[in-house]
Amino acid sequence: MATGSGLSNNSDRIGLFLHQPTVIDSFPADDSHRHHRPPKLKLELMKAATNAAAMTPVPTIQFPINLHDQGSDDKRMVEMDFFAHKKHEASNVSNVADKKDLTESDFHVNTGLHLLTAHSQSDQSMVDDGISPNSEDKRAKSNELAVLQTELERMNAENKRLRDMLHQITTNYNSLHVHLVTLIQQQRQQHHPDLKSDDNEEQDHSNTIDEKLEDNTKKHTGRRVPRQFMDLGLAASADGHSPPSSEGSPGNNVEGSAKESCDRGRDESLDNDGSNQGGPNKVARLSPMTIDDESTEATMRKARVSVRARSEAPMISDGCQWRKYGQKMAKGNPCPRAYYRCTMAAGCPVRKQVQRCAEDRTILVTTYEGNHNHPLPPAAMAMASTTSSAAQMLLSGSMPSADAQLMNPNFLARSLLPCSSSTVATISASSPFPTVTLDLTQTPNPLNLQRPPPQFPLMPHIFSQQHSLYNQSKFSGLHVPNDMGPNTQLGHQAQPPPLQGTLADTVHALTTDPTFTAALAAAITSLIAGGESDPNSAGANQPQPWQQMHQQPQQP
DNA sequence: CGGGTTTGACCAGCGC
DNA sequence: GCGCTGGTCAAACCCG
Repeated sequence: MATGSGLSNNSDRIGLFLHQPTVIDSFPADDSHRHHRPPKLKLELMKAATNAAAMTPVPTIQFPINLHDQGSDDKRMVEMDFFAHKKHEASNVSNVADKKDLTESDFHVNTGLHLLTAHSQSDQSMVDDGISPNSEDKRAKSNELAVLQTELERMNAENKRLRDMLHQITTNYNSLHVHLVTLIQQQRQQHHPDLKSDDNEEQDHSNTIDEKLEDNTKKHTGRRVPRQFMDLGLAASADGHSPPSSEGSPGNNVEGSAKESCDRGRDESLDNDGSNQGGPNKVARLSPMTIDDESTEATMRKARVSVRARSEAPMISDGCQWRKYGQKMAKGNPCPRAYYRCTMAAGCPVRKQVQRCAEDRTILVTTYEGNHNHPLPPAAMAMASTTSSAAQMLLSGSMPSADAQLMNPNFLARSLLPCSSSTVATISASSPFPTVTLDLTQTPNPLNLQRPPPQFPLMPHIFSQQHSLYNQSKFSGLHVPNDMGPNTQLGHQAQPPPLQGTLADTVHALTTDPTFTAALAAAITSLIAGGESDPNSAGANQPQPWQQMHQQPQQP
């Protein structure tokens, strides 16, 4: 992409104090308790804090931004010049204090904290050496501490201000993006009213939008603004509804954009009620999803997430227990479709369908529907999080079909599977239910997916940990570990979907959640490993659907 | 005997 | 209204 060339320099540093999280917030926001503490105790606390801080890694602040929709360099980590910023800030502090030389290590985690601890250690050393500071020294130290505390508060305030600024920038960017897309869409419809959806065209169009947006951003701001999954702004405006102008854009169907091989078979296999034969009114059936709780629940039940994976295993092992309740021959596919219901809890509404791709039977298509209403073992939580998050991404924007068509599938893939640059996500607008298809078969080296990769790009150890936990529990304790808690229960009924926020917010929350990405890694790893890897998973000791499929008479 | 699978029947939605 | 298709049910069957 031409646009990325000028912006892809990772050495560019943004002098913005972005992305609050651990670095700044590691220092207690509420430091009121310090104000009333005796100095001695305060010093001890500071010393303890120093020790704790010394064990904290150097804070290279990074956050993922989705710079482009194409190419391998689309996801970059922008390093914030934390040191430069904080050192500048603290230099003032050091001038006020005792002109102590500051190195970058002094800004280890919490600049103010380290400055304080430097003094506290100094005080402590004086005490240890048997030197009794006189009252004047004490008073001076107290003054210094007060100054430093004031400075800390000022820094915290500035941090908050910068965060608000970032939020404002993000919001502006989002609205600008929506506006631009709307204009481009209108222009496109004027010039090519009968333009049919095409794979390359759709991607080129998205790229064009992105390029224009980047140019626009550069033009107006003079610097690069992180695109934190703003692409979904295409699908949702600030109030969570789609831009009106994007409605009724026939021919912009993302469906089928992923790839052509097996597309027919996939569509037929996933559009369960033969909706492919359907006409335009299928799309109309999807349109406006209103955000009321009732319909939300119903829609969540209907939202589907398909996972296409190349696997010889009869069924991907997702850690759940499934009971087969039916099998049908689907039209256009000689391989029967098996219907499974989650049996980990009575009344769990989750179901899944397993079917081989008609044109490439090495591809296994698993379609999940619904959300678990019970705790999950870690191994199952991985896939459940993936699918429910994907479903939520699809639904939380409350996008009508036209907006779904606007959504860049590659962006979605990258949002859901940030570790895989070759994964393709497809949103089916022609299906009676909104369906996200995560295509894991698109890889430069398909063999990599047939065997578990030696090291998965995203924290493969998570899976092994979960797998180990899962083996230990053997379903005895299905409680979700606390650290895997609500974030990985996204979409489960215990936590209502964040329908009130914008889709971009939802996606941001999902994709910046470390447990979410960890769960993704685990899900994909287990998926890739297939049924051959997890002897404890449900279905491993059962007659396998693929074997059963072959037992069925084949359609002529 | 309990839990899972198989399989024919039934129902609903949709197109013609 | 009829036929087609997807989805589900439930009785029969299988298996450890």
